[in-house]
Amino acid sequence: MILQIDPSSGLAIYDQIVRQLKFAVASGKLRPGELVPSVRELSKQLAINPNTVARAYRQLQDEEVLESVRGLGMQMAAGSAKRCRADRKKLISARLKEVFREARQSGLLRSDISSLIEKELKSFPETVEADTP
Amino acid sequence: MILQIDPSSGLAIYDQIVRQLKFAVASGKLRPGELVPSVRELSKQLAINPNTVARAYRQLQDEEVLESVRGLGMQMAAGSAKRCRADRKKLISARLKEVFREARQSGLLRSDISSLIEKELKSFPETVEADTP
Amino acid sequence: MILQIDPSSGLAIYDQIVRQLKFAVASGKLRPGELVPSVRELSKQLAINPNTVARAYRQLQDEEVLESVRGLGMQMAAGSAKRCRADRKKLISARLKEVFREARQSGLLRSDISSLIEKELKSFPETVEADTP
Amino acid sequence: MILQIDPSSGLAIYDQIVRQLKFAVASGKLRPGELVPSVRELSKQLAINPNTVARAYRQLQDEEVLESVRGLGMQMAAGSAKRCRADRKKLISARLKEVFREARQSGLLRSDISSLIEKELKSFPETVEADTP
DNA sequence: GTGGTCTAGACCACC
DNA sequence: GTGGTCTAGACCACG
Repeated sequence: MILQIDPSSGLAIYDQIVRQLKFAVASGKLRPGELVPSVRELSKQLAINPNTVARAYRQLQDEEVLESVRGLGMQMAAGSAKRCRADRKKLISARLKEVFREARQSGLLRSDISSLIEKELKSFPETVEADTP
Repeated sequence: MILQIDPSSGLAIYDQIVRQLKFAVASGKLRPGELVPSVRELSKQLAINPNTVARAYRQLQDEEVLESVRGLGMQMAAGSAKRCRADRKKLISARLKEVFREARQSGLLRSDISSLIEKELKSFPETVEADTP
Repeated sequence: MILQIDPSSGLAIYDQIVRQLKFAVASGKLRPGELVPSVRELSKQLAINPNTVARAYRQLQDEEVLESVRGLGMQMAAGSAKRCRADRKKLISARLKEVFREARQSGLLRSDISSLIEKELKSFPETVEADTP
Repeated sequence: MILQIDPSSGLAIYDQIVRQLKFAVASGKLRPGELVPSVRELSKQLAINPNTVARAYRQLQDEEVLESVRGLGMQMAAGSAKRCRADRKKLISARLKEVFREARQSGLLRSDISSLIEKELKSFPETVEADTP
């Protein structure tokens, strides 16, 4: 359970935590029922303020991805994997749509965008190499 | 010189002005040496705060797309067209890279990403038709 | 726009703000499109921390009751009145259900509860006397 | 002496123990002078933390519902039955008052409240049947 | 130990 | 001026 936080990525830190936890459960790295690191623990790991972690956890709770167990901690909710698997495509689609809107607004043609995509896509590995050793 | 501002688009208003002016010069609608409306004039046209226009102009000045001409106003800088054309591809490439990184991080396969791209790309017009009313 | 906060009511302060704003728009005291007091302003009025107000506003935004207007403030969202009118009965129903569950768990008969209700209900005015002078 | 604990009911576990013991003595299932299970014993039965049981017992001791008997354990205090019977109505009354206050504050008419009450009240059994398995 | 709430004060982008 | 984010540290209830 190691999260990668990039404070200069433009995305809020709490949002990066939210996304990565959703992705983790969507891809099976985290299983429903599994406890996530405590607020204090994770904040120490990431060297950020506990409030920031708490905010991310609260949002995940609102979205029924996490549920708190009194005195124990927070665990992945029952149906969270399925829900997050559906979500992640939506999240990525939304980001793509933004980029395309931006591209169009700046006057690029569809052929320009396509060639940019092709170039960027090549530099990525074919398959995902998760933490499944 | 009519700009389309959408205050509820999520993008900052000043940023929309910046983009559209850059696009205009990149695509030849505005030519180097041509005067842009005054801050006061444009803010009245768009019904927005003059500070917002001023900020957009200031940023364009910093990027040497606009230059002020004493007593006259602001005009598109020489060479701005070429520079803007180069810039926009760099910007979009960077954005794409971010999205792909996130997609991969979320456990999507390259084939998943490709199909998302295809879907989103379809919903965009083949050519750019900026301000068709 | 005066809210009544009771720090010793058991309910979190941010939650009291959320409820009262929902109720205000539901009962017509606050109209869609109307600006609510700024975070700083309200926090000063209520003598509480701005973060606490911000948290309430953020939750209302998540529930699409409030929407933020860049640089201006927060305003009641378009359909908020209708949505909140539906909500308030749900909120009260939920509270009633809790009380009844508690009553039953402590061994009261339905007749006991009914007589308690009758007693409490009597001490309340027949109609609501809002701020419509 | 079997208590029903629901850890996901929102109510604190220690509070559920307190309520159910009070109810038991109020309704005559437990008699003054009768011994309750030891902390260790009950915590094992309910598969919960001994601290939680201890806390419940401590609170009941503070309210003079339980009393410790040196070398024997804890027993229901003399007079506890009468006191608990009186208490529970007071508690429920106070809760009702809160809910009514909030309902009125939300702009509901007395008739609205009455109909909500009627609806919720119907879904409750006529008599109390605590532990029907 | 856990999460939940609140306070205090900082910095940022935007209008 | 506005909201948004983050940090720091406090107190509480619960297990």
